[in-house]
Amino acid sequence: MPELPEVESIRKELESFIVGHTINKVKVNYGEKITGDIKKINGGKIERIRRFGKVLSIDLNNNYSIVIHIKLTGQLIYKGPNLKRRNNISKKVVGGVPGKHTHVVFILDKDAILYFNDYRKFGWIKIVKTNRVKDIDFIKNLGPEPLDGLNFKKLSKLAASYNGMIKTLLMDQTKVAGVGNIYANDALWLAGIHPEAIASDISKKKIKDLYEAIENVLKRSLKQGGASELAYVRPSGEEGDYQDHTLVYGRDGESCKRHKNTKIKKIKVAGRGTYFCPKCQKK
DNA sequence: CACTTGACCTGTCCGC
DNA sequence: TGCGGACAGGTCAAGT
Repeated sequence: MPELPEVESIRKELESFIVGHTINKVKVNYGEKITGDIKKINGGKIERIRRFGKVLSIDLNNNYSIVIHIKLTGQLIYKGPNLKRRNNISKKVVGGVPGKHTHVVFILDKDAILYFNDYRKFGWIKIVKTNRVKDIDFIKNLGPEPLDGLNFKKLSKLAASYNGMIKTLLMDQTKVAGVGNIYANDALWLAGIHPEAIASDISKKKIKDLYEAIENVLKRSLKQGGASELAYVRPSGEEGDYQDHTLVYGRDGESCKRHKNTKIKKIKVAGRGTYFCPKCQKK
């Protein structure tokens, strides 16, 4: 769920909230998914927030970085100055802030606090030297980023050399960075490609449509602040809106937006809920 | 090597 | 109302 638009939305808010703050103290309630020496970040001043695919790197001025993958249910929630919330804090903040799923509390200067919640404990945090962030296996192995590096030619090459299903390719972070289940579903519908189509069999024309569809759905979601499907909220505690504007994701039983008389079908592809229109997405 | 499947977790929702 | 079970989806290790 937290895919490129969600993580990018978090990155942007974090940038406005915590850059310039110094980390005074770190409290760890659950540290099994933390690697590296968390003490190294004490006293560090936050200089910038970067994103690599679905991973964030909070870079400090003491040459250390806090690299975070929130996976499915991780939440980074801010409390402190500059926080202007248009809506109430989301009910998706399970257990409260802080609460029973708060694994780490970053206590910053100027009365600011950043909480890391993760009720399913899938997320991880790595403390590494800033110049080694790109050496983290997950980041090192990422494929090109849509909206920044990926283009039709590269996608075409990837597809031609992959004999599995196109949806699996899209969700493989080593092939394309940042796309997950929601946007893979929506992009394939927009391009009119069956999720189980074999990637190497798809025509160039269709791959071009797909490339454009990926950009389209990601950009639309970025404008909406991401999709709050499972546990995603922004550091302000607010939800995104894309979940109300998905093209097919989560819409099984509803009419296809292109074919009023055809209903969106739900199947499983690579163990994930997969939604498509049987009429405009043929194998 | 290339690709697929199931495990990791826990809250939520559905049906009986 | 209560309860068991299916389900949610991002990786990653294990399996084919």
